[in-house]
Order: sequence, then C-alpha cells, then structure tokens
Amino acid sequence: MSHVDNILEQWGRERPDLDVTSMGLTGRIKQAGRIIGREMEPVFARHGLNLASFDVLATLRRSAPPHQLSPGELMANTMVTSGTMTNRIDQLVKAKLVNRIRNPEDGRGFQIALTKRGLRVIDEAVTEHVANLDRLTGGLTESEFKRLDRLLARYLETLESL
Amino acid sequence: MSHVDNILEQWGRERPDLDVTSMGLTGRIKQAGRIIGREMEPVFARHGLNLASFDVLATLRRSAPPHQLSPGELMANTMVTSGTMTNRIDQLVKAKLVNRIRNPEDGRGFQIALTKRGLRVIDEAVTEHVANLDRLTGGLTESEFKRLDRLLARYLETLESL
DNA sequence: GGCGCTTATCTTGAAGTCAAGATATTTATC
DNA sequence: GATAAATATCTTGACTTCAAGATAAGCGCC
Repeated sequence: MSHVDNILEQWGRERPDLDVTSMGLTGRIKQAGRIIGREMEPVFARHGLNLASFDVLATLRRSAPPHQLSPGELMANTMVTSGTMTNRIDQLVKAKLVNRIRNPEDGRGFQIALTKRGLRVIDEAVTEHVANLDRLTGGLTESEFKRLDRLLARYLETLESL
Repeated sequence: MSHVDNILEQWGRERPDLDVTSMGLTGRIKQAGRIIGREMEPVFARHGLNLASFDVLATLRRSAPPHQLSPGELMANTMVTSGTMTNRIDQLVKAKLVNRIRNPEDGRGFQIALTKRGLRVIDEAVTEHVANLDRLTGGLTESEFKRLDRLLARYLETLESL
C-alpha cells in the first residue's frame, strides 16, 4: 500500500467529515513526480549535471540549430526567474558547456550557445535519460501506459486552462 | 496544446533517433505536480502557512490523538532530513502552533504537539485545502477521475517497488 | 538629439533544503 | 558502575531558488 493511501486512511479516521477523494489523486501525482525526479538525478550526475543544468542544456539542444537562445527565452522555457537563470548560466559557462555571445543587434541581450563539449554532453545525457525514463515507465503494460498518458494529457488540459 | 507536447515535438525534430514516448508521460506527471503545488500555496498562505509548515501540522493532525509525534516520526512521514525538520519545528514553535515537550522516558527525545491554536489553524486550513483540491480536479468527469486515479495508483505501485 | 519608458539581464538578500558532523542521552557489555 | 555503541536531535555551511530592485541599452515622441 502506498504512502498516499496511508495518509488518506488517517484523514478518514481523524477528520471523517472531509471527503478526501481529490487528495488521493493529487497526492499520487505529486508522489509519482517526486519519485521520478529522484530517479532521474543519478543519470544527470553521471554526466556531471544536475536537474537545473540538464534543463538548460536540453532546452538549448532541442531548439533549432544553431542551438542558441537568449536568457529570456530560456527563462520562458524552463519557468524559472531571471536570478535563477543567471546563476545557472554562470555555472554552465564555468563548466565550458555554453558560451555567452553578445547580441550585435541589441546590446541589452545575449545569446547562450552550446559549446562543442556542451553539445556532446547533452546528447549523451539525453540518450541515457530517455532510456532511464523507459525504465521508470516499464512497469506498465502498453495499454495501461496509453490510457494513463491520455488521461494525464486530458487532466493537464483542464489544469492549464484554470 | 500543452508545454509538454511542445517539448516532445522539438525533440522529435532535433533528435529523431530518440523515442520520447516515456518522456511524455513522465513530463505530464511532473508538470501536473508543479501546477497543483503552485495552486495549493495561496490557500496555505491565507492561514499564515507554507507547504512546509502545512505538511508538518497536517501530519500531526491526522495522527491519532493527542496529535503528538517525535521529530523522528515527523521526518519519516514528511521525508525531509533532520536539519530541515528542526528548522520547520523552530518556526512552528515561534508561531505558537506547536510545542516541544520533553519526553520524560527518554531524555534524548521530544514530542511535538499541536497547540490549541495549531489545531484550530490546521483544521481550518485542511478544510479549505480539500475544497481547493476539489477545484483542481473539478475539470474531470467522474469517470475520467476514477480511471485516472486507478491508473495512477497502479503506476505508483510499480514506481514504489523499483 | 534628448528625455522618459520599456526591455533584457544581473545583483542582492532572504528563505528552505540537504549532508555532514556535533551534542546529549540511553542501552549494552563487561 | 564504567565504557562503548547506538540513538535522537540539533548545528553548521553550502547550495538553489525567488522576489525585488539595480543597471544598462534600445525605442518613441517631442
């Protein structure tokens, strides 16, 4: 029995006036997200990355060649604040995985570009990351996977239109 | 179309060699978890709490009367480290929502107990929290909700036995 | 062309977390 | 009953994040 079921049972005993059905679904989503996140980290670590740096490098990698984005575009894609992004970029520059390139047409802006090494590192890391995600979803049958994926997509739709 | 679908599409263009199907499902779970977390915060804030303090108070509240647990038990239930728990308890003591009670039978240990005010605050907060979670799942039909919940429980089962 | 407004990025300070180690108490062994 | 091992909790230092504000460069209107 899952951690989440325990919590629901306890609430049922101590606050029987509450209907905690919705807490079950949301709790399971958050719990699954935590476990997935925890299981992702070792793969990143093997390539000298963490979730933060992987996130930035992957965002650059999947953007069209020449795999360059401004800090502002990276912020929008990764949903972190400007301070966080400055910090992340600083580290990646230090690790020689990206370069800051001054934008010649707008002196306020930069382009963040993958270095040759950055491209190699993220390509290797993503390949292994996908294999890891396959492992993390491998306990489901194909039918279960499809139904869960479809229902999650539907749920996200309702969440994102709140 | 969701943020997650965009990411999958980009990977499909830039790394067509990868099968990113599993990234879809895991990405949706993590994204849904993020949104749910973000939407939960304002409710906690209305009661002077954040996710961390709500978590501790709720764990105490749903434990059997007299709603007391040791820091170690709280750590096990909330899955944070000892330093974090000490910090959380300190704040709750300062806010007069819990008391540290020396354990007379084991001088190493404490019991953390809800104060009268703590009990009132968490009871009010949980009631509103559940209503909020109802709102966050209200976009699904009853049938969709049930099927999603069941599949998530099944998926968690596979994850927790990794 | 200059003055203010907007935009892009960085800096600062506060908060929360963790890992590692310190402290204090109990339990076990002799 | 003294000493060692185990246990429970707290302390410290480093790290990441965010919000708010600072800095710097472009843009528009007179």
